[in-house]
Order: sequence, then C-alpha cells, then structure tokens
Amino acid sequence: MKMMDIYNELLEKLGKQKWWPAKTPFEVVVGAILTQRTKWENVAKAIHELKKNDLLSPDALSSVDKSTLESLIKCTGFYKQKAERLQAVSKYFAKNDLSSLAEKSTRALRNELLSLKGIGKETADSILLYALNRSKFVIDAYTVRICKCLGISGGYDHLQERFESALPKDVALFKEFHALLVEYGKQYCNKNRCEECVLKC
DNA sequence: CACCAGGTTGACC
DNA sequence: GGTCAACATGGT
Repeated sequence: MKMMDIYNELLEKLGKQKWWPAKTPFEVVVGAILTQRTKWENVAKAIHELKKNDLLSPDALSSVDKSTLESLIKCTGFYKQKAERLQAVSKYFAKNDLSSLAEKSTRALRNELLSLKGIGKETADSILLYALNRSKFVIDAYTVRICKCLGISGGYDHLQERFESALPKDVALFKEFHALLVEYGKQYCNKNRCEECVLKC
C-alpha cells in the first residue's frame, strides 16, 4: 500500500482534522510539551488556565513563579518536569523570536530544539511542523502501531524517512496526515479492536 | 482495581 | 547501539 493511498483512505474515513488546534505558534509549542503522554482534553484545560492568567507568551511563561505554573498545569500529569521544561523552552523562544527562527535551516532548528531539556524527536518535529511550518513528518506511538500493522517496521528515524521520501514535501499534507494517523489510532488501534481497521491489518 | 494517554530522560548493559 | 523504570494526573 502506497503512502498516499493510506492518506486517502484515512481522509475519506475520518475527514479533515485541521490540526494543530492552537491560535499562535507559541501555543503549539506549549501544547506539544504538555501533551507528552497525556490526553489532549487535559492539555486544553491547562492551556485555558494559562490563557486566563495571561501566561501564553514566552516572556510571561519564562518569568512566572514555578509553583504557580505547576498548579496551573497539574491536570496534564508529570507537572513538575513539564513546568521546568516549559520554562526552559520559553526562554529559548523569548530569546529567538519567530523572524530570527525563520532564517535558520530546518536541520539547525531541529538540533537546537533537541538540545533543550524535555524536547525529544516527536516534540521537536511537532514544533517544526505545526508551529514553524517546516516539512518534517511527525512519528508518534499510533503511527508506529499502524505502520507495524501494515508491515512497516522500524524506529523513529526509519519511519520518518519512509514517510518523507514517499510523500511530496507539502507542509499541509504532513500536518493533515499525522493528525489523521493519531485520530485513526485513537479510534481503531486500541489493543482490543484491531479488527475494525480499514487498512486491512 | 488495572490500564492507558498525541514522550523524554538518565542509568544500565 | 538497545532496554527500562521514573515521571503523575484523570478517565474508563
């Protein structure tokens, strides 16, 4: 099955997902950290709390009292390390505004993001794709599961290379495809009901 | 009560 | 190179 066929199957079944649900690039960054191993529903609550307290900017978030931040994001779990990571990442985005980031290569940006504590490959690529509009394909746990069902095995780098080399370098396509994989995974790839899979796994 | 959720890290082999 | 527990809350 070709990558584009998989995309079209998912799109037909689920419709456009229109990710990422965020108003600003920095909101994507915050969401990307908070959603690690956490349901989006809880992340949305936390982001709402941050907005209510005018903390959804790099300057505000990096200078807010840490225990205050912890209490606001508690519902996302791992709240102590996430508070620390959010502040480290906020300092980076306070120092490097969007126009200065726009001048860097995707490779350089990715390495800088990966050097920050709390940003691994998936979070870095989510930020690159959904906040900075770079054509990096995001691989998550659902993508790995679905690919395994389809007979495509391998780790993060291998799968990412498979998607990126098989697809046109279209940012909108990358965004929608990843969103579809996650949504499909949530609905059909929970351990007990693989049989409803339209991908014939 | 057990298990999972849009991962990352550091320790250990 | 790979594997593994720890991180913590909230929902089913």
